[in-house]
Amino acid sequence: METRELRYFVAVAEELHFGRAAQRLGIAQPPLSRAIGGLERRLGALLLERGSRGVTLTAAGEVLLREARAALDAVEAAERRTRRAALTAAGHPTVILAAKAGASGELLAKLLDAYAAEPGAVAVDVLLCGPGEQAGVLRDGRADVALLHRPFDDLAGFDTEDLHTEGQVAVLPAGHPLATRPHLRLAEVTDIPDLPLPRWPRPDGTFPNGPGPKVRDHTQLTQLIALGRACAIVPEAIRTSLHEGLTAVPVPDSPRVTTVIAWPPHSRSTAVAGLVRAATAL
Amino acid sequence: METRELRYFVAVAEELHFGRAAQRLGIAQPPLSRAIGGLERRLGALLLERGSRGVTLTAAGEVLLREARAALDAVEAAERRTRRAALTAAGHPTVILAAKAGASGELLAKLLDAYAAEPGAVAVDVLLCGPGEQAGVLRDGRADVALLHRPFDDLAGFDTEDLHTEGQVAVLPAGHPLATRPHLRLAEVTDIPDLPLPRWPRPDGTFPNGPGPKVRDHTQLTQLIALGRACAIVPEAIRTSLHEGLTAVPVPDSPRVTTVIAWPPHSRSTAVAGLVRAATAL
DNA sequence: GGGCGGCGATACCGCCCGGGTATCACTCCT
DNA sequence: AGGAGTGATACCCGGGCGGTATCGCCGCCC
Repeated sequence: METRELRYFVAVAEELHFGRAAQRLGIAQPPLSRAIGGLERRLGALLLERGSRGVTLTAAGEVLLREARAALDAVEAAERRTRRAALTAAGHPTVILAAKAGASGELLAKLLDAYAAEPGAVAVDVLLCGPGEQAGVLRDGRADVALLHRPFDDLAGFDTEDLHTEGQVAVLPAGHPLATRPHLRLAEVTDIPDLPLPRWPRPDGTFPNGPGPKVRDHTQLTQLIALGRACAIVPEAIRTSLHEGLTAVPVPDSPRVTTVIAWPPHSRSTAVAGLVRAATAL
Repeated sequence: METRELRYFVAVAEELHFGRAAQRLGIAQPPLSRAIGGLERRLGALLLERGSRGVTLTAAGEVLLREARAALDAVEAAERRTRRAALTAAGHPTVILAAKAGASGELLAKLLDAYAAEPGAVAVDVLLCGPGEQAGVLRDGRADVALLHRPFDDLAGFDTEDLHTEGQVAVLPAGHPLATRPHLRLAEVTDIPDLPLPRWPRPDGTFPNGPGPKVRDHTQLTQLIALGRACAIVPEAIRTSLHEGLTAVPVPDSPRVTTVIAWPPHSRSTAVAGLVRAATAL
């Protein structure tokens, strides 16, 4: 199988429409139909169910979509990492660290300081991501190492080291009746009728159904909370960067959050190793 | 990057010789040279150092070799798993379990029994591998789930559950002076001058340098020990299948071995989930 | 119910690119 | 100096990929 075929299939599987997929790929529809047809013939499997109203995925198609995404990420990672290795060899060593925007700010600063103090430390580019983007960024080679948060982020397929575990707090508008309580139970927070929990995007960019407002980053979130339109449960490290007008109340029975440092399992980079060493020694 | 290019590069990187690589790929040498040249041009990186006596890998080439192997495994896995998903949908559900030939025999039997007793259990094909082959078999989709042994096997990139931990024993010819000892220290076993430890193949099929005989599986190993040409340190579970003429002596200070069940991180197969459940419940 | 619009498949064509053969350029080694 | 070995280059050919035109099929709707 060629990556071209995989890219074509992923496009069709995501659009569920040959015409739109062809447009997205920048080719005409007929060669796309033929490519998918050939793929199905060689695999001996029907991947798409053609109805008169667009197409749907078969079970085999679902499997191929998942696997093809992983394979294409691996191919892209190969390309990116090779390019970066060439730059490193040419005397511009750099390591790209992915971190969630608005989270672990203090830990991140300490880590960068600690690593910079090591002998042989190289320049660290920090790549700030929206929630949930980091695993993908690490998988497809845009980053070399990442700070992730269990149990929120998907750690599957990475090597990791735990760095820090903390409880979570509810963030409420300062004037809210519950804001003066010394602590809250999880069920109390999820049930506030006028302050729904926000909805975060899934990895594919769509949002789950529900009452809460859609948010993509912590800025939107804090703004919505300050406006009295939502509340949220976040790791307590957020407290150090809490705006005015917001109050954090501990939620002892919420799941504890662990910050981990993660890297692709076959990384041989000394810079990544150095960052991991610095992180675990914090 | 197309998989064709990756396959070409891996062939050259492994053979370190354009002519032989071309032969292995079933093409002529000139198109191979051109393909690699084009790859280097597009990546903007020199991958191979051309000397008059064959070629050597640059640092970027080393990176691409590692990444390309991973990417090609992912592509192959996509192909295999899709084929198997189509068969499953067509009413032939099967799950392929990889196990090291000659190890964990008893555990494997118990696992198969326990899983078969579950409601909805499907047929399990057992794929017996040589030592070190299993991770690759799982990575490229030839197997769905595997029994591996920490710290021997490379668990990087898989989800795992620990099943069982055991000590190791030294296997000696029955008549050997040390065979009557109640236990041995690790240093004593590695230093027996007339019974060297054997050499196992690396993942790429080559052997490390050293005095011991080359072995590829446990049959060869037991035979060599029975002939008085080697000794070995193996998990104590081997005792249940020890031939006559061989003696096992505990080595308390050798590293303990954990049998784990491993599966690709994004597996959605209910059969794999069932096997893992049965295994952890043992 | 027949025309129409939307969608995917098919037919056919042209061109680029991947592969083949022949040959060159360079470097060791004798 | 000559020859063997190795990778690069020159040149040609054919298959495959992509393009346009069109068909077949199914809903829909006036």
